[in-house]
Amino acid sequence: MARAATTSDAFNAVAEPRRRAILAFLADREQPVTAIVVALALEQPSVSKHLRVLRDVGLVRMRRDGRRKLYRTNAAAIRPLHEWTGEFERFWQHQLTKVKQRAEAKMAQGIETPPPAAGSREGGSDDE
Amino acid sequence: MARAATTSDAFNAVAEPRRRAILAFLADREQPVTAIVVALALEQPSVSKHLRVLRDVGLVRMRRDGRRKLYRTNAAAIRPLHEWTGEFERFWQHQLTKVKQRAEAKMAQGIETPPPAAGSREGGSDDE
DNA sequence: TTGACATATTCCCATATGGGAATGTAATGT
DNA sequence: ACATTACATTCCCATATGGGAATATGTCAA
Repeated sequence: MARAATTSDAFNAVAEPRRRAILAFLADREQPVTAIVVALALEQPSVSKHLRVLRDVGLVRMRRDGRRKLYRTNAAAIRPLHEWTGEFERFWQHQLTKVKQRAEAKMAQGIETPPPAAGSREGGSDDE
Repeated sequence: MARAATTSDAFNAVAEPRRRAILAFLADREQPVTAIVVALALEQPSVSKHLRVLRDVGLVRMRRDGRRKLYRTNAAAIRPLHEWTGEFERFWQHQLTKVKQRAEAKMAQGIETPPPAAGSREGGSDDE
């Protein structure tokens, strides 16, 4: 198999940059498809397809208005994503304090010891 | 073309359920690959591949420990996602109040009018 | 009904994945 | 040096997309 279908959940749906742009565009006001096409400079079929995905996962709502269809972001459907990412908040706060502490320690150390040689490593995101 | 490469950004990386599971598992403690394999009941090569993707977008950090490699979630890299989703917070709050108001209005109305027939629609996530 | 709008779908195609199996590689023990 | 442990990569393959072009569908105006 390959990746789970895009239409299966909001995480997949927002993985697409254009879909995120559409969600942002429709966040505060209803807009017909054409407005999205113009505003984001995308092809109309492309927008329709993205809207289809977004609707399937409940990220946007639609209502007919004459010959047009007005779409609007259903912000509530984004909430679970916000909550999932929020689970990590305390960790990045920890990391920030640690970084700060390291910086301070280094600062203090730098007063006595000259800075290390150029090739010194730091972060750890290395290979092999 | 197809979708942008998974390795291009955190949004794509977290679109995978297993990768989210790995991030959660590595959030509070460093763990060797084998621990992930056991804990999440995945194939080792599969875990390595997911870790590769996560590392490429900076969502996890790695450090060698003898013959093992210890991975840990880099929570800071998740922060942008939290912030993006947070942009919609005020909107879903609006919606919640609206839903509440609708519910109350309906309640009040229900006192005078009997409930509608069984096939009645509500949300608006319809077709055509 | 015919024609113009506004959208949605379908076709075809190149590419991105992810899984499974097999294999490569680094580090440690003897 | 050799076997073992712990991971990473590569190959092959089925499937999921997304874009572009063409076409279908739905709605309103004459």
